[in-house]
Amino acid sequence: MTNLLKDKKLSETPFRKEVLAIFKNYKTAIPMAVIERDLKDYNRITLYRTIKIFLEKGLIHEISMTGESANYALCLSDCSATVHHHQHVHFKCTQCEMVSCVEVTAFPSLQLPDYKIEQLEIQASGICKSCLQGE
Amino acid sequence: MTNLLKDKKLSETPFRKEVLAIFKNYKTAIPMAVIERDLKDYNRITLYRTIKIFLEKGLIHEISMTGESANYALCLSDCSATVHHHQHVHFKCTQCEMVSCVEVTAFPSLQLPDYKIEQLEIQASGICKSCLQGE
DNA sequence: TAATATTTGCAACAATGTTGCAATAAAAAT
DNA sequence: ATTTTTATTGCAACATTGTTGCAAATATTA
Ligand SMILES: [Mn+2]
Ligand SMILES: [Mn+2]
Ligand SMILES: [Zn+2]
Ligand SMILES: [Zn+2]
Repeated sequence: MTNLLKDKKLSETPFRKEVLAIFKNYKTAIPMAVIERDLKDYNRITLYRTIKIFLEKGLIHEISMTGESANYALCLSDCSATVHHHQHVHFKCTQCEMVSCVEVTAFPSLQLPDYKIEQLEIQASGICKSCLQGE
Repeated sequence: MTNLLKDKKLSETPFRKEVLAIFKNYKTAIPMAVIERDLKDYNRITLYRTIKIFLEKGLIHEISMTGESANYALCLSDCSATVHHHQHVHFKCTQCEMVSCVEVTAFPSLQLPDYKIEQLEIQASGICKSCLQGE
């Protein structure tokens, strides 16, 4: 298990460690509200700053889906604020509302005449694994 | 030219007509800030309510791209708040910052084991037509 | 034109996000 | 292990964004 904070040259503070631990607790992406709720010692301003710096360092990435408030998830590959090396799809379950990062073997590609595409983001919605299993 | 407001059973008020005219002026998607700036007679609250009801009636759709504030664009097909029949990609130019709806002949498809996909949204970023033409 | 239904804009509020700054804590240097 | 230096935290205060009740104004229907 690597030390994500040290790797990204961030000071190891109790607050940051706690936020990181919360991310690791979830297999899904989470919104601010969940972090807020899970933090033992919550401070609104510090949380904003923590999220911001985690984004800048490419420790987490933001997931914005139409009509939703932003969700956040750990980056699994080695990312920076601007360049993310993910090859995964963001999935929103319309039943349980969960947002998750789903790895795909063949990531779709797309060509547009007149446009030079540098990055593709794919957001799917539908029914997730556990909701399908009648849970 | 059809009457979008009457079609959607919305009262034809000067405010709504003006907002609609602004949308028609642009070939791209636009954020609230642009509408705000272009309106001769701007009222924050009424604008929020107008956008909300246009969304509900499927007159416009919202485009949320990672890190951006929401953009809005007219629906060209016949849409409702929940069901949009677009088969287009959302493109954000990293140079001129424009967000636009781009029609594609072959819309990519995707299968995920364990997930039932009901809708796919694709957001591309890169360099747009006019920026490519060295403008 | 009158009656009814809807929209508008004000006021007041709620939620979300930002900044300066002094106290505090972490990292680096001795 | 202390000290020095650097970075983070949390408060207060503010800025931006979005919402709601309600009376006046406007649009639609009769
Ligand atoms: Mn992801
Ligand atoms: Mn579109
Ligand atoms: Zn689900
Ligand atoms: Zn461009």
